[in-house]
Amino acid sequence: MNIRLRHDAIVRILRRGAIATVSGLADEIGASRRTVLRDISALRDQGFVIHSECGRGGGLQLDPRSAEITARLSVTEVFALIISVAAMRAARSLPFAALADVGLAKIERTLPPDKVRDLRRLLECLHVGQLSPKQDISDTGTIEPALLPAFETAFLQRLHLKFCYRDTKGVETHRTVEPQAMLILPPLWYLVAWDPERGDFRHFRMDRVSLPAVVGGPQFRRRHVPFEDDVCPFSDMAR
Amino acid sequence: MNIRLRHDAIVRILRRGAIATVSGLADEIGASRRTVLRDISALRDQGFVIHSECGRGGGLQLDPRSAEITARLSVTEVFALIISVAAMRAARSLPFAALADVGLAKIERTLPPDKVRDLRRLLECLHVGQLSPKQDISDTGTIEPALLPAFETAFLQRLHLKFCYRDTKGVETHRTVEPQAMLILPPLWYLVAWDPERGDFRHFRMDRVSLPAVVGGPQFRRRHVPFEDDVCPFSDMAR
DNA sequence: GCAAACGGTGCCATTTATTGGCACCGAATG
DNA sequence: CATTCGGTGCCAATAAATGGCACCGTTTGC
Repeated sequence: MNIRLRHDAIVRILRRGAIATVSGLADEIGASRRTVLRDISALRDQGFVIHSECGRGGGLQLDPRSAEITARLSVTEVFALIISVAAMRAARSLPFAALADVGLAKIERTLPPDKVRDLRRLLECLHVGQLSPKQDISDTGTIEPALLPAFETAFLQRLHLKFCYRDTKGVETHRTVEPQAMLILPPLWYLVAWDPERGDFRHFRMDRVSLPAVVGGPQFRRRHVPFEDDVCPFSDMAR
Repeated sequence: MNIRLRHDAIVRILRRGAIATVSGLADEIGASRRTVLRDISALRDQGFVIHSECGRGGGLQLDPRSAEITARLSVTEVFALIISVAAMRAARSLPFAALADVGLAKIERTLPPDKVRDLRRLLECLHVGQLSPKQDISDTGTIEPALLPAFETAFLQRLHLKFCYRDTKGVETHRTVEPQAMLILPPLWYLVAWDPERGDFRHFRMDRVSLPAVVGGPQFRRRHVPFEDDVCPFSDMAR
């Protein structure tokens, strides 16, 4: 078995969350204990946080944070990469925007073709700008990582997205919308969506979104989102 | 020489656009003719379109389109990737900072080990924050891409860096400093360096730096840069 | 026609990297 | 104290990469 495939296999097993012993991994993968230990060492070098416990009942365990992230890696890794490239573009201090595209090209080469398609599609939906300095961003919450998979699915398959939104006054409402774009004005993130009930575009701050769920049924159609690429006319949007 | 490094080297040479002979490549790279031929075959498998001509005056040539698309990582491009990850971290809206690390791990997997080391080392020097809204950034210039290679070398090899700096009043001075860190407060970039002449830290706006050159000689030592990770006390630094 | 300069392939000995087995250390557990 | 873990150092076995060689087909220029 190829070294790279083996590493992937180990990560996949560790992702299950249970404590795994080196010998167990070795058996399951079909390699020796020694090799697995070398692999673990290599994975740690690569940035995987793998905890280990000695003694009876001990073993290896992927750090929950690392596990959480890598669990979604297959689905969300594309998103993560997009975001880093997009953030890069957002830096705006040319010529670095151009370098971001180089980064993207490099990334694309490492992904299977179908993911490249996904990546490009998501990139189309992503708009990055800068918040005007006068914006008040003191009440920024955190964005739950758990939101992403649902959003990604909704964007890629053009399915309606249902979620709970807490507005400025703290009032919670349930929405079902057609996700059209993602607007990043660091440190704030917005979902720009078409609200069929109200027949208009609405923007939602991601840190106020919770419990997202993809709604099955017919795909919605892409609409012309009322802003162009870099320029964002939503200067009053933070409210 | 590592197989991956060799492939990169071959692509780099071919990207120059000229016709290259197998023997010429072999000499330049320091491998045998046979090995280069195997590499070419492997690169073709990887999707590189490499034309070949037999006979006198013949040789290998990278398809122009392929050359454009397959921009491989050069030194500066590593920097580009770092920046994208750092910019990502700068977004600060967790959990995306964590996702950036995933992106980084993904990128690292595709890089040869020595570049991973470089990448990490550079990442250590990179601090990203946000400019306080009250800063005046109206006079932002552009940062020349040509600056990067010199900076990268200086950072990696801990060599002194000489450059020309234009201060607020437009007065140009020549400096020779020990680069300690890179501070990014979008859209501004600063070099934080130890100035041996003045015996103190100085910060330089990258858009006011020109004609950088690495100075040979003994390596300088890393100093404790007076700011920690995310928090940047240089609130008055834009001046 | 012929020699030389090219790319390209098959083969095999040599060199280098990966792997597995082993002994052994230290920590935790009962 | 024995057992069960992770972890390291070492070395021989094994697998992969490499280089050298002979050789083929094509093109070019004499």
